[in-house]
Parts: sequence; structure tokens; C-alpha cells
Amino acid sequence: MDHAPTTTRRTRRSSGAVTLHDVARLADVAPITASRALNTPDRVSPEVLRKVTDAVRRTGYVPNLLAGGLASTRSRLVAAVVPTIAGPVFLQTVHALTEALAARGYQLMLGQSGYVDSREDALLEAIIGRRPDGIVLTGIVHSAQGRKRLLAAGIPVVETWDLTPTPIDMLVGFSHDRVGEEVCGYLAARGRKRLAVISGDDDRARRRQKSFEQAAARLGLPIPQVELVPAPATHASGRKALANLLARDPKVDAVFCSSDTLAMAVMTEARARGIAVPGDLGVVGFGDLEFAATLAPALTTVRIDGSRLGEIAAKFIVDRASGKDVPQPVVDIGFTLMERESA
Amino acid sequence: MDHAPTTTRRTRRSSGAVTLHDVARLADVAPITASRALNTPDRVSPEVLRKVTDAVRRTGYVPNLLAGGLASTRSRLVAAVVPTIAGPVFLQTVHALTEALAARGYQLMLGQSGYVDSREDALLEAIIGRRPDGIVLTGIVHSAQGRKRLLAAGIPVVETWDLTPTPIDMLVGFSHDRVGEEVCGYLAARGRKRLAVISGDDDRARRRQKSFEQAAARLGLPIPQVELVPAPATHASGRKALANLLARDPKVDAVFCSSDTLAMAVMTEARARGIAVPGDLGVVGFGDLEFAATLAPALTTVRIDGSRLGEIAAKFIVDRASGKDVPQPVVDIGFTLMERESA
DNA sequence: GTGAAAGCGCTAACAA
DNA sequence: TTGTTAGCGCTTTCAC
Repeated sequence: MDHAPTTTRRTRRSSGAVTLHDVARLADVAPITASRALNTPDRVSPEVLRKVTDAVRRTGYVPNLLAGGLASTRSRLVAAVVPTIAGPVFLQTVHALTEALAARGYQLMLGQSGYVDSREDALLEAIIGRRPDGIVLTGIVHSAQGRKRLLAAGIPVVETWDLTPTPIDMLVGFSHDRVGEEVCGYLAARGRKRLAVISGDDDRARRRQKSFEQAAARLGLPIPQVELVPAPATHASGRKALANLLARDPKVDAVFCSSDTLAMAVMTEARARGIAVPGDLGVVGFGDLEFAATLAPALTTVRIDGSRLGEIAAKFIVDRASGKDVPQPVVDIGFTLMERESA
Repeated sequence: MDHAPTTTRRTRRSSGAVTLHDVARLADVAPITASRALNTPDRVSPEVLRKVTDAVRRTGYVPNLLAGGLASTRSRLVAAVVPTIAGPVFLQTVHALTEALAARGYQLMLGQSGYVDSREDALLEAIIGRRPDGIVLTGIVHSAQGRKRLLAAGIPVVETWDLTPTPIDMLVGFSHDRVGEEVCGYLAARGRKRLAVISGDDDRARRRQKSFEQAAARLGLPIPQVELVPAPATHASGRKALANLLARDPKVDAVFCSSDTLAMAVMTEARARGIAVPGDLGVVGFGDLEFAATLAPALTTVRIDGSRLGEIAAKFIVDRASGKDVPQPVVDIGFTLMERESA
């Protein structure tokens, strides 16, 4: 038994799984033909297609996408980066993104940047290392250095939830400036005079706040009170914020909150204090979260179509990866002020 | 310029990125040595380590994890499957999982199974195709066939958010039966008599409901009213559910809700009807979501340590992938009844 | 401690 | 339409 070993050379432990080779052998075709039968079935004879399909079924073959990605430089993987998945804000977007990608044979890899930049480098490295076909930045401001790295790696980037004047690459978002402006105008039109803003301390929320203030100035209203809460905004911090606000100006008659969570907290605090909403205090939220419409009073808020946003982002990346060009890679999906009862 | 091309044979468009080869050449070592310098730095001379580190920095090299995964059959990728990311329930778990994995050099791939089983096959195929080092099932009941496929593919599986008697592989969860029991006992001890359950129509919630009912029977209380809402549970469906409940039995004096979202909706509806909480109606939630503690009245609810759960799941998979064995791969993380004001 | 060779499982390029 | 060949970029195995 020591002589004439059929295979002498070094042997690697293979993963043991069924490979395309096995399928091809069973179907009695070359591996590349089996590959074509699976990836471009219309470029293969019906006979071959049948044999390969059959072999796949009999073996339970599942293509190794690592190998495929390496060979084709198309990983069919998309990275999404959010500050944290634990906040409810980007959920709808991530949900839609995952679905839209899955429908096209892509998978989503999730990255959390946190609210500090310290780990950005490690995160980028982890992402680039997977050679994704695209990356979706949601509610993120990457450092200039980070952007450069992404670009250098040749990875298509979709920025979302914002309309920056200088997009890195592709973009689908809306104008935070216009949100602030429109909400302020709405409140003013309803006769509110002493306005206030309770805002999460993140870049976009701050921009809504600033444009809200500017609009107030243009309308000749007093300078709005501003109360900042640390990101991520919580129900607790929202209650506290209203308390602080009232301590500074008990006569505030409307608050624009940077999220529905905050708005809900403000309504809770107002009720606890016997302040009537919308009678004494108008409240406007942001996000139109699931509960907004059925709160009592129903929350007036700003609706962002996160689903549509996610779908467009997915389409952008898949198109780009397929070699199609994306002629208009900047989309403003707008927003809708949902007029309900709270303001 | 037409003659003597330095490389004549077929040329593939390489990705163009810096490879380990480039780094090795610059550091004047063999590729495998560069690989060792990066992966097992203590098995390499300080001199080599320095040269390689230097070359990496100068070139901006980022290892191709697709290639690494293919060669080593360790993808450093973990798949997490949830019914939907859009519900707030599993957020903390997914958050913790992502973080814990990132800290160990792993990435998370997100899959959504939806609330119907139709797409399960496609999802499993997509997951298995990536050859992940593990898969975390969160709030999911996979079909027997699905389980078999996973097992056949040799992928370590961690089931979470439950304590099944027959785990596929590893498991970290808690007993839904005991939750129902404990909540019922708590309510009874506080003198509540006419109990009710508002429950999302998913497997786990139903189990909490059943054990709640059984406990009520043991305590000699009337059979609790049950109101089912379709998954995913919403604020709107919660309000409706209380309305239905009261139509059937206006004297209900306590409700156990299968999620904090539902509990919040119940409190909203109660307030709209002038029913005092906890005076007329006790309300208990489930999940201890962020807002629960600061609602007014503060919500009595059941707390699950999603962070710990995620961390343990991550550790299980990474240990398994590292060849360590996981001696006790079944962990009951328990739960805590957070006694607050609403009941 | 370092290196040469081989190969992980797939697909791009070329040829018939 | 089908097949041959040569890699994609890395790590395993074996040898020094």
C-alpha cells in the first residue's frame, strides 16, 4: 500500500462542498459551460441547460460567490454604513436597500460608523477589503481622507439622506435646508410666534435648525430658542429638552423636533405639565415614523420616503456594476410635510 | 511600438488594486512572508515585520478578503437573518452583533426573511454562497429543510431569542414560557383579575401568550381575553386591539402586550378613552425599548439584554471558526421584569 | 524564520 | 454554442 499512490503531491483540504467541476462532470460538459448555463442561460443550448440544471438539483450545488467574485471582480456585495442601526431613523432605508439588492442577487454588508470618527479607518479597511460593488453612505459624513480612499479603491459610492453640493460620486437625498424653511413657514402661517427647535446634535439636524432660524428671521419672528440634545436622540433627552426650553422661555408656542422620537417625548413632557398640544404648544417632528400618524394628537411631521431612497440607491449601484452608466446620478427625492393634529 | 510586447499572452483586466505581491516586492521578501507578517506577525523577524509594515503603509495596501477567504476557507463573514430590520425589536441585537464582530475582524451580512417563508430558499442560497463562518438566526423559525441545508453546508448556526428544546447547533436565548408565566404572576400579585393579552401573531409572542393563559388558569383567574394583531405589530394595530378588547370585555383590568410598541399604543388608546393607567388598566410591555422608562406613566415591561445576546453569539461563532470548541453552546440569558408605573 | 509550488473555485479571454 | 487555458489574490503544504 506504500507504492504508486494515485495522487502524491501536496493535498489541500478542500472545503468539501460541491463545486462547479462536480456539476460539470455530472452534466458531461466543461466547467465553463456549466458556468454559462447558470449565469447566462440564454447563451447555451436547451439541451445543455437541462443537463446542468439537473446536475445542480441532484447535487445541491450552491455557487461559491467568493470564488466568483475573485475571478470576475464583481463581488455582488454592497456595503451600507450608518451611524448606528439601533436608532429608528435609517431603518426603512436599510430595509428597502436590503430587499432591493436581494432581488437583484446582491447582498448587503452592514457597517456602523458610530457617532465618532475614531473607528472610521478600520471600518473603511474592512469594507474595501471585501471589494464591494458599491457602498451606500447613510447619514454619514465621511472625512475627506475617507472619501479619497474609497475613490482610490474604485468603489462606487452613493451618499444618501442629503443633498451635498459636491457629491463624491452618486447621491440620492433631499434638502435639509428646505425642510427647515418649510416647517418654519408652516408654523408661522398657523399663527405661531415664539418658535423653538429641539435638535439632535448631528450635522443634518443642525442644518435644518439653521435654515429654520433663517426663515424665522426673514418672517420677522423672534429668534427661535434652540435646545441641543446629544446624538443619538432619546425619549429621555427629549423630555429634558422641553423642560430646559420652558425654563428659558415659558411662552414658547411651537417646537420643531429633529426626530419623531424627540417629538413624542416633547408631547409626553407637555402632557405631564398640563400643556395642551396643539393648543398651547405646536409640535412638529421629523421622519414620520410608524407611530406618528396614530399618536394622540396625531403628529405633524416631515416624511422622507426611505423605501424609495433605498431602491434608487440599489439601482444606481447595480447599474453601475453592470456597466450601464448612470446618467443622472443625483436625485432629490424631496420630502412631504404631513399635516396632522399636533401643530 | 508594435513589436516585442513585454507580455503577449491573454491578459485579464486585473482589478488594478495593490496586491500582496506588490507589497512583497517593495519589502523585498516573498509574498508568503508578507502574508505572514500581516497575519501572524510574531512568526516573523522584526526586520521583516518592519519592512512589510512600511511597504503596506506606502502603498495603501488593503488585503483582498475575497481571495483570502477563498484560499483559507475562512470568509470572516457572518450572516444575520431577521424577519425585518424595520421593526425595532432586534435592533439592539443586530447592533451589538455588528460591533462585536467588527472588533474581531469579522463583518456582518444582513438578510431579511420576511414574515412569510416563500423567499427562504433564495435567502439561504445567497447566504450559503458567501461561505460565511457562521449564521445568526434572530427571531426566525427556519423550516426543517432550511435547517438541514445549513447543516449540510457545514455552517455554524446560532439561534437566538429563544430556547428551543432541540437547537440546530448553538443557541443563546431565553424562555418565552417563563416570561408569560412571570408577567401573569406579577399582575395577579398586584390584584389584577381580568387579564388580557394583546399579541403579535408570531411564534414567540404566541408562546408567551399561551404560558400567560396557563398561569392564569393555575391561579384560578378567568381565562384571559386574547387579541391578536398581524406581524409586524404597529402602533395603529395596538390601538385597534385595545378597542376590540374593550368591546368584548369593558372591565379588563390588565393587558400584557407582546411588544413595547403595542403597549405604548394601548396607553395612547386608553388615554383617548379616559381610562386611567395604571388605575383602571395595568399595562405591561415587552422589550424595554428606549422610550419605555420615560413614558408617562413609565412602562412596566420585560427587558431582554440584546447587547449581551449579540456579543455571546458573536463570540460563539468566532470561537468556532478559530477551531476552539464551544463547550457549552447553549446559553439562557434570562430576562428582567422592569417594574415601573404602568402596572 | 523564510520560501517555492500548488491550488482554493470560479470566470475572462481567446480559439474553434 | 462549446471548450481550452490562464489566471483572480491569497494561503496551505512541504522543504530548507
